Amino acid sequence: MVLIERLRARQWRLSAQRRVIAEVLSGPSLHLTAEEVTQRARAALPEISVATVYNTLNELVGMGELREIDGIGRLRRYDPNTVQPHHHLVCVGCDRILDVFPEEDFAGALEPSERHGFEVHRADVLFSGRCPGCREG
Amino acid sequence: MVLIERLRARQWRLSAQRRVIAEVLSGPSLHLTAEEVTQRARAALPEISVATVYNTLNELVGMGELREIDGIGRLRRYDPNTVQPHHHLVCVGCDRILDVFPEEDFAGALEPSERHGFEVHRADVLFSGRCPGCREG
DNA sequence: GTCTTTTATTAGACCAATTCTAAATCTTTG
DNA sequence: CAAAGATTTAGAATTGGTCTAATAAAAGAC
Repeated sequence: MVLIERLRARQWRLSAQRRVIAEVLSGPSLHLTAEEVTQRARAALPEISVATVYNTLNELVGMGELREIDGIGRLRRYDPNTVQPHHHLVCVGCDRILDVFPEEDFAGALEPSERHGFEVHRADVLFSGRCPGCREG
Repeated sequence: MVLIERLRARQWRLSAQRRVIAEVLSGPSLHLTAEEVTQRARAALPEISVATVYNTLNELVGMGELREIDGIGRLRRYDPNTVQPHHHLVCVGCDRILDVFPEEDFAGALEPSERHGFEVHRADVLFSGRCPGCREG
């Protein structure tokens, strides 16, 4: 289920602004910045303000319907795939971002001796390398 | 070898300011923000300016003597352990950050079918959970 | 040593991303 | 419809970080 469907299922109040933002973020593999969300939302609703975009993004994050991704470039990105656990693979050449769905549970892969008594909940992995296109040049 | 020793070994020009910053960052497991580096540096050299701190941090990063860590909280952190590859384990309760040195090479652990033709160079892993202290409360 | 050149430091202006504020506008409910 | 509540808004404010242009310090040449 894609973001906008999940929001409808939850019966979240969908104003025109929220709907447009949710539609922009409805897709299987998106990693947009707030700026990019604003631009795309404005294509459908030119009057929408950045404050609304930030308000909405933060609400969705709080609801668990959007995941904040830091550490890819310097801008925060928003990932609407909160359904399937996954990591990210970034090309150092062109900054393309792909989702990866590893078999292995990396959180569990941390040896007990390295856990320092923590109860380890999750592991977020950022893979980086060169994509096929950037390997040639 | 700790940061300041490596800089001496490289014969990097050590002004009073650079020395103080390098000393602040000399330790086995540090993950300071620019702000924290400035505060600690000012304990030894109160006149030091934030511009110098940022200049120096960026130079050290460029030299490969300091690693930028994004994605832990919202502030960039600087990690002087560029010698041993490692990942980070963060407590969601108290934000404590620990280094972990896993046996496994996570970059290699990404299945070929999930590589999308990339040449995968590295994997940065951020483990999160609750530390022994925060598990009780 | 002094002159010259290079390098480092600085205050403060600047910038970009994000949050805050307080007013205005919708929605819902009685 | 009126009142209460939620949402949106422009623009101000804040924050983390960079840039600029001037000053200071160090290194090299003689």
